[in-house]
Amino acid sequence: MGKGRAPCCDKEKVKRGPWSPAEDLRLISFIQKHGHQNWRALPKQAGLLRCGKSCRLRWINYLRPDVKRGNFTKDEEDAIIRLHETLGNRWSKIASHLPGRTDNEIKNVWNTHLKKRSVSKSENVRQRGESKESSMATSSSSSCISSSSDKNSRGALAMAVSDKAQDFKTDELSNHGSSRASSPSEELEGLSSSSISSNITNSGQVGVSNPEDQVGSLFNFIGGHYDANNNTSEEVNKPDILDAIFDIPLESDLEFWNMLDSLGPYQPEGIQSDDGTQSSNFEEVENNKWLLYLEHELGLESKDGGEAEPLGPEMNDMVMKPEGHYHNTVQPYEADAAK
DNA sequence: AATTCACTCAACCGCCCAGGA
DNA sequence: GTCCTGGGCGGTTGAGTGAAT
Repeated sequence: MGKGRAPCCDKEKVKRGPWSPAEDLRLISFIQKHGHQNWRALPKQAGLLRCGKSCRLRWINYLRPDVKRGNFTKDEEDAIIRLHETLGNRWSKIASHLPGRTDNEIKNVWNTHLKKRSVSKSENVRQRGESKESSMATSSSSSCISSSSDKNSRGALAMAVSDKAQDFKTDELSNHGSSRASSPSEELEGLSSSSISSNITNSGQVGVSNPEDQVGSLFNFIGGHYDANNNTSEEVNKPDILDAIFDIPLESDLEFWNMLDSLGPYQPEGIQSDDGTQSSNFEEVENNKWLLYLEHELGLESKDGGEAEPLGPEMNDMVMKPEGHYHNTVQPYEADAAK
């Protein structure tokens, strides 16, 4: 027997790198149906050529229904800074205090923004200790600009722009209240989702009640017509397939996931309501049919035994083509908000 | 227009820990 | 008590992007 820890997966046989929409869909639909009792076995059962850890990470950091996307509010940032003072780099602990935020996201935000701000704040405090005269002049973020003396000019400028954007963002937030959906970036997203809105019923509900329409959207994408240009402010690696398919504004993500949840709370096979009775809800049935249809059309449907055919390379390739811009369409954290 | 550079963040890596056999 | 396995965590990497030159 080999000593030491067995590798979590055969790196030769697993796909790595960015997730394609088809993989996302496959993962989502599998977890919706079967849950995730065993991450290691999940990829095989779901027909994904991925390491179980990778699936877990993707689910937890991105696909999970309650993951909150978008820029951090000032309150959240302050909370992170405060918590970091007491907890240090224990990102999961910090994340547990911020509902909807993942440790990875918090870690990224800390490393890219808050660390600088935290440092500059402490520098400011120190400077104020030396000279108390400027106490009224600066907001928390303007302090960042003053701290940029140790950076090269371009970096300093970038910092300044970034922090100005932050000012704008937080000002706007305070004007609009702390509601996430009111942030400028989301207003932009809201604008950019005008096409999205067209697929939403007048009642504001996600138009899932007409599966054919959604599927039509999907196959526009699958057929290579997914037009990145029409998606001017995509969420970063947000499962664009979801946006493309469902045309859901970000604000409606929760509704969407609630809807998916209603398909059955991680019950293997069959749709049953919580009380154990067969659901008579027409919409649920339709939704389930629609999911099955999607899977069928994508070639994602699982066999009855629970294991699905692996995604063929053509499927991965198809959805990974750069024109789809599925991966890493980096949304500037703050700069966009200032535009 | 082309190139360089800094920034962002999803994803990966490797270690640690808990729980079960 | 020991070993094995799966899950979780924190650190790091690298590709994509936009701004500056």
